[in-house]
Amino acid sequence: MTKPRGHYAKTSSKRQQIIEAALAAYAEAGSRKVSVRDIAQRVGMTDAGVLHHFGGREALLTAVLAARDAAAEERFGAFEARSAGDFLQVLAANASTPGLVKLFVDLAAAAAEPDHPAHDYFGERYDRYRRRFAEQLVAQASAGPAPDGPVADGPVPDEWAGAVDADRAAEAAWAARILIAATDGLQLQWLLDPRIDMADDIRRLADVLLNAPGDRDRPAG
Amino acid sequence: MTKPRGHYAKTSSKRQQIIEAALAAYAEAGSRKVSVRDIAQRVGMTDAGVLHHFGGREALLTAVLAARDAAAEERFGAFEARSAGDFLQVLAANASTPGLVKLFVDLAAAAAEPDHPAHDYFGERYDRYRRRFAEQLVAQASAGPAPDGPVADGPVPDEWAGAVDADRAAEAAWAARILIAATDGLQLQWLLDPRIDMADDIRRLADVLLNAPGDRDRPAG
DNA sequence: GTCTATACCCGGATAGAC
DNA sequence: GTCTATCCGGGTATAGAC
Repeated sequence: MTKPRGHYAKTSSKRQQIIEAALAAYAEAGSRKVSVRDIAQRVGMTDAGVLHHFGGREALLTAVLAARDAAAEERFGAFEARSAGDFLQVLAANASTPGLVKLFVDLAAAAAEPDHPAHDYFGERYDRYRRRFAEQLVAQASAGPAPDGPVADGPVPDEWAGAVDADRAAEAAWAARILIAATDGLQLQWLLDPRIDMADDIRRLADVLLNAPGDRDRPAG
Repeated sequence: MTKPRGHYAKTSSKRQQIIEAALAAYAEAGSRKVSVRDIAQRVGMTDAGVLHHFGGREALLTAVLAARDAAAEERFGAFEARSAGDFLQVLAANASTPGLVKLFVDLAAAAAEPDHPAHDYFGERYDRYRRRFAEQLVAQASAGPAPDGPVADGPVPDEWAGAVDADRAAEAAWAARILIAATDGLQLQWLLDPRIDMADDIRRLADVLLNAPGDRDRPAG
């Protein structure tokens, strides 16, 4: 036990260093391929050395993404405390670096494999985001009643509350899925055509989702 | 000139054969990796032989995707003639084969590179889809006036028609981007959680987009 | 515990034989 | 037009130096 805590600190800092190098590499690469060797060079190591800290390429990239999420968490406070505006800011920040956007899309596609190292991480990430969005949407919907339509809203008799809440929860879950999906999907279009204003498009969508229930005049089928 | 037309026919049929093999490979692979060798084996060739017909792996995959689009075009008629229902059927069909969904997402991510062989193809594909969706949305919006809200709709004085049309066109363009984005993005979530009912989610979104203008109560900023 | 060196395998590309 | 052979680059596993 020469350095009971020191060794951990050093490992951690090295990991951090590598992650930052990877971020830089992706940012610079624009949209070209990034190999582990590239990242290793940036920190003056060999590829094997880098891999040693993460166990594999995919695990490294997963860590990069997690770091990105963590950074956003820190910059904008806990997710729960964030407003829609904060979310849009995060989106705008992400959108400013094509390389990182591509990293995300790439990883997400790869993570579809059940045994991919990032599979669980992505699954949880989506779960978390969906849940939090849904909560926020429910909260905002409660604050301002829906503008019109046959769906009951605002104060309701107590015996309805449960059903309405369940309805709203399902509604919010759907809206959360759509909002996240549109955000991810729009990145694809943006990568191919940077003239698209992602933040504005998503903001408009959020407006619509808050004000218009998706199944108010839904046919039976 | 021993066989002026024969050689082309044979090449073309070989290409078709390879494309079908690739589709089958991706369908079977579920979400595992598919190499050119895998595809080559299915048609009793070596990888070099296969590559010879397409010039590279990415070009081959692009051809596969194009074939998929062409098949949908044939099954459901020209895009212009399709109803929203047809579109949902295509979506449902796509969603039934994870491997092909993954192929699409993978390729789309890779095609972000400006010099990727599929870059132009994807750019045009999105352009085409956005334009056609927007046209359909405008047509449907004209058929049934929007339910409410300060935005003018239905018959308008002639001198307004141009502005309203332009407004509607921009609106439709936005809706088209969103609809396509949500469809693409939802695939990512579906790959990680197949319980998601993509067709239903998108149908609901289409309902909302048709009925609710995105900027009816839009703040100035 | 951290990193280098090395060797291995796989996948894609390319050249040249048939 | 297709195959064989070969090359190269990238990711991974292992051994051992520090």
